[in-house]
Amino acid sequence: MARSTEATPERDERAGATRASRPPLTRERILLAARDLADREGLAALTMRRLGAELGVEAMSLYGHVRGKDDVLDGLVDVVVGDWADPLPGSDDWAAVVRATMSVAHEVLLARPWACELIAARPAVGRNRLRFAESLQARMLGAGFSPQLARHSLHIIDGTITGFTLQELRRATLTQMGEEVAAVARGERRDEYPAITAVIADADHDHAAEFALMTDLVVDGLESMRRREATARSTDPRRAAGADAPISPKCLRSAREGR
Amino acid sequence: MARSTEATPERDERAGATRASRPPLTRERILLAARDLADREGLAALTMRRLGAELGVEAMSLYGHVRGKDDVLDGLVDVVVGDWADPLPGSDDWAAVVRATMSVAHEVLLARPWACELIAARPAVGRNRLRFAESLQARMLGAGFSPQLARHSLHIIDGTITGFTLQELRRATLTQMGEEVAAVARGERRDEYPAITAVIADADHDHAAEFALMTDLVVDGLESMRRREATARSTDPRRAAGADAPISPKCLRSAREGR
DNA sequence: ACGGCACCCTTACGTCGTAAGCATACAACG
DNA sequence: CGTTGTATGCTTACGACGTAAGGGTGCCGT
Repeated sequence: MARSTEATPERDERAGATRASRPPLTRERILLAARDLADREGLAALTMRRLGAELGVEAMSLYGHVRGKDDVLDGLVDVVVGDWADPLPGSDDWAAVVRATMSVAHEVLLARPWACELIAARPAVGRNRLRFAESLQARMLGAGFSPQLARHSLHIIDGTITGFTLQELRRATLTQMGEEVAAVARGERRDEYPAITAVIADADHDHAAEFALMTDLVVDGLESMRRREATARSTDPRRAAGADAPISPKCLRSAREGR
Repeated sequence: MARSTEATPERDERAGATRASRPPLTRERILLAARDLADREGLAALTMRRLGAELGVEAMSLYGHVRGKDDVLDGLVDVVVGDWADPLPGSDDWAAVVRATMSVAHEVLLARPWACELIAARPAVGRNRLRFAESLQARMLGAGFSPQLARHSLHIIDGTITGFTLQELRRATLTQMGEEVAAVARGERRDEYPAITAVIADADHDHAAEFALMTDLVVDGLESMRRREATARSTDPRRAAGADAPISPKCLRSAREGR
């Protein structure tokens, strides 16, 4: 083929100019491009080919720096988690740290609706997630939480952040709903769904207040658990050292209360 | 073509025997088959072709009863939600209903890991979800919750169920983790992640107790909000009729406390 | 007996993730 | 300066996906 001569200008705009002008492909550059692409066009548009195009590169070229699409997605999760790892780096007030973390994470996830879905779908744990967990656990242990309660708390906080935001986003994205649901939302089904209709009646639903309520619920609840633990330790010195039953007895009777 | 004569035996094993022996295709039959397929082989295996094969039918035959794959997925969400709509149908004890709902939903979602992911990805609201909301809201209004607080509570309960379960499942599916994360889990990084290492140390993590703790946290928190609302109404009769500020003032100051 | 009509099937298109192999440009060395 | 090794990115190709368009077959009311 006469490619080697004829291809010279083509090379200039691809490999040649590329090699010279374009920064080399990197895992990090790929992940950031993926994040921007998802921001702009949603998770569905995040395709290996599309992602390559975004970087001025063919799809298969990505595979030198990334194990596959799953790897990109996992990396993306950790990039997002990095946005709320360790806020208030100086403080050792665990409650303030929890409030700040929940608030920041909530905002980050609202700003990137695709991230919630991604976190739900991929169980990835990256370095930023470790940082996040370590930061929170350190404050809680320092504040006198038992290791068990600290662990429970982390899981509760984690689940609360993604779960609540997810549910909020789900309601926001609910533009294309069935006719029946739309009718209920318009309040035309008072006979069939009286409670929902009554609750929906007042138009101005305050999202921020709702999230604040959830935050209070979590922080206050954890604080009361921590106090209960502390008093139990001081009144029953046998348990002060051991770690056998640090959870309030109330928790043991609640689940499966009826069905 | 000689197909019309040669196809007769083929017809017997397909359309013929089919038409006679097989119940006709239905939206509901499709959704149940989809649920079973997802149960058996996961969400990734849920393909229109595969789903058709499961019903002894070609992929395109499904499109007469279902708008497309999205429609199947949305329907699937509502099928799952139907499994926890309105437990304790007789009771009017809102707290018991909330506890039962959370418990049942938690079990249902743990049994169908794909459902969590699906609910996270699709904002569908079907009839079963309406039933679920109506049932909960009715009890709460009956118990004296203001419409606003009832609404907030529903969202909190909803987010808690999926969020907590999601997070629990995520940890369970974390078999394929990076080498660094595995090392941390084995406790070989005490210097870098001391708090995590300390917290992970005791091996028997009680999932049931943790969920019970979360349930208590939600129910007790909502109960205290309800009480605060009630006393506020009785001490300040101007607000007894109106519904302007039914939320505890505490919620208004909490969010964005630090960053 | 027959016409209409639900059903369901066949074929086809564009897109996806990615395996395998090739071409090119740069770096180190004689 | 010429040679060669190596890393990097490109080309081609395959199978699977969702689904649009159109064709055939059996059942039911008349």
